[in-house]
Amino acid sequence: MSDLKRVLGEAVGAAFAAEGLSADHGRVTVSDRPDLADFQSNGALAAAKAAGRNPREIAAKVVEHLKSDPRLASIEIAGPGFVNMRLTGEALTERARQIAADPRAGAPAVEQPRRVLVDYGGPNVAKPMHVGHLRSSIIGESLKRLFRFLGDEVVGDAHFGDWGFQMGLLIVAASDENPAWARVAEQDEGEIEDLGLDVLDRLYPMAAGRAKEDKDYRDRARRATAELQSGKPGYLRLWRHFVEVSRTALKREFAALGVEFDLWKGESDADPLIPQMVEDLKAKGLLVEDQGAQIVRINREGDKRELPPLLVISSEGSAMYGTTDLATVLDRRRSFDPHLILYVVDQRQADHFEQVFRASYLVGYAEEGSLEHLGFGTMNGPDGKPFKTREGGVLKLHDLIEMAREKARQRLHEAGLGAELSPEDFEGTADKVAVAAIKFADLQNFRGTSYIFDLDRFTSFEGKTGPYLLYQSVRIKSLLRKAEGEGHAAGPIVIDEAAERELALTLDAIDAAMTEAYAKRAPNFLAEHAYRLSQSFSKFYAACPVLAAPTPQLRASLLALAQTTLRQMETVLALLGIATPERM
RNA sequence: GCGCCCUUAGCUCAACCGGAUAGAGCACUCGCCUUCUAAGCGAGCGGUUGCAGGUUCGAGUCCUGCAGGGCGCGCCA
Repeated sequence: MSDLKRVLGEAVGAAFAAEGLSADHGRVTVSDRPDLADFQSNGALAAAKAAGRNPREIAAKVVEHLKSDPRLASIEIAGPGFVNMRLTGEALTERARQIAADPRAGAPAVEQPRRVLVDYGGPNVAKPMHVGHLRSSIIGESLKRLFRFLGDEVVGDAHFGDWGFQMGLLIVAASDENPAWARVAEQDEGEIEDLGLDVLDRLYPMAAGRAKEDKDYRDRARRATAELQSGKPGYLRLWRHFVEVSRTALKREFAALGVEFDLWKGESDADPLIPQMVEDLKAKGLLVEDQGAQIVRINREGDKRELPPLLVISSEGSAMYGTTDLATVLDRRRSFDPHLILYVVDQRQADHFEQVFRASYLVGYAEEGSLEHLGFGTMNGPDGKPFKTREGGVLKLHDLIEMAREKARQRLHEAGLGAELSPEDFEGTADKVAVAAIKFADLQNFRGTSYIFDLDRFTSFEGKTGPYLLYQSVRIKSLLRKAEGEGHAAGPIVIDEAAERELALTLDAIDAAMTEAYAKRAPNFLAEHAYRLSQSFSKFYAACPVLAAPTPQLRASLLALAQTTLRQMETVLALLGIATPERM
């Protein structure tokens, strides 16, 4: 099943071909001028340029071929050679019925399903989730759901940051903090008690700060890192403890956001593969020694600048950021053999991924082009720098969600819905509203650009917001409940009124929205579609009273349209990671 | 210093291979609840797309230069 844009594109393409021109010129887009047309084709302009002919003349020939197309109510030439098309009510009716009958609500599917791995770019052990982690989680989650929905086999991996220098830092800091913990570390004796998240939370920033100033401290941590990685038993025990404590807390945080990983792998899981990887690099003559470290040079002909090499083994003998990432590519090739790996990580790490990708291609762990870094911008404060609270600290994700929840509770109370709902439903609704607000505020932006973190915006429930989308869905649910209570059922759709036409055209546009979101790996196109669908429905809702429809046939049609809208809306919202409540 | 990204309405952001009159939300002004949820709908206001050139029938989009901002650049991740 195809959307109207594609179907019309084929017809227009055939008309071009009949004139001896490339059918590629037949591309049809939604009209920029809804006052003039539903769809347009600009192909005559490009074709004229290529053939050295007059665009209006070509457009006229094309129109001649399409004039008798029964789907078109009108087709005419405008401006320098635009072809404007308006559809008949019958054509829209047919398309709307197709969507209504489609279990996928009009969504497309990929032709060649691939195995895709989504790497969420890892939250780190010992670092509590703050607003900076928001983007990778919700963008990654949305892409995972989108790819899966369109037919790819997708695995999401948290890629936990549980290896490397930060672990050495924590071991040193914990040893200094408490003699009992030091005993575990050095002698592998005794128990680890009272070492919870709060302690890690405090120790890590302290140790990281000190390592920057204090060279001896830094060297101790680097040695500890190397010893951990070479398997010192006490260090391993402490490390497992850190990981367990952090993972439990992170799972809770992610669950609150509706983010689920298929794999909770960490950087440490790639560690056993490092010897093999080093062998592979050596066998290909890629590994060279430089300044005491083992590196891979990854520069290419035509580079505009010299990229630093990938550091494989530090001069201390320990694995680095790039080491585990490269070994992880090998791990994934062996376990899942993905056609595509998407790294949803901060844009600032673009160079790092370029290094890892090039090294992966060189050593043969991945097919050229099969690794993609989907960088996203940072969330900045009003000063344009990464967001900090007024106290200068980071805002914890948990606190952000709670703030939004509190706002949602207030609004529910104001609307007098508190009494009607059970306490559980009330909290459930407040939670869904809060999560929708936060996710939509982020996902409506193109992922690549940085944006200003604005608490008011994140908790605003009016206008182009998540709660607006939920509100429209809930209105439909309420309408459908009422209709059912009165014994009215949905029936065949007939598109007639302007508001119905617009809604049908918007429903049809889901195909293009998903195709584009998929191609660009950019959920904002889904967010945009969800918003347009809400708007179209809201107009329809105001213009076409459903229950008070003059005839049973019309009421059945309107009900079917409402039902279909709800189904498509929930489909798209689900891909954004947003769930709809029954009432609000 | 080298490289990458960004600059669009007062604010926050869109804009489908280069196409018609650059779109939304917020804010502001006005109108609409005895009929399906007003977290809504309608109308208005708001633009030299940072600046200067170039390519093109046509540029927010492509090219060059400049200004301003962000980020990255070997043993952190």
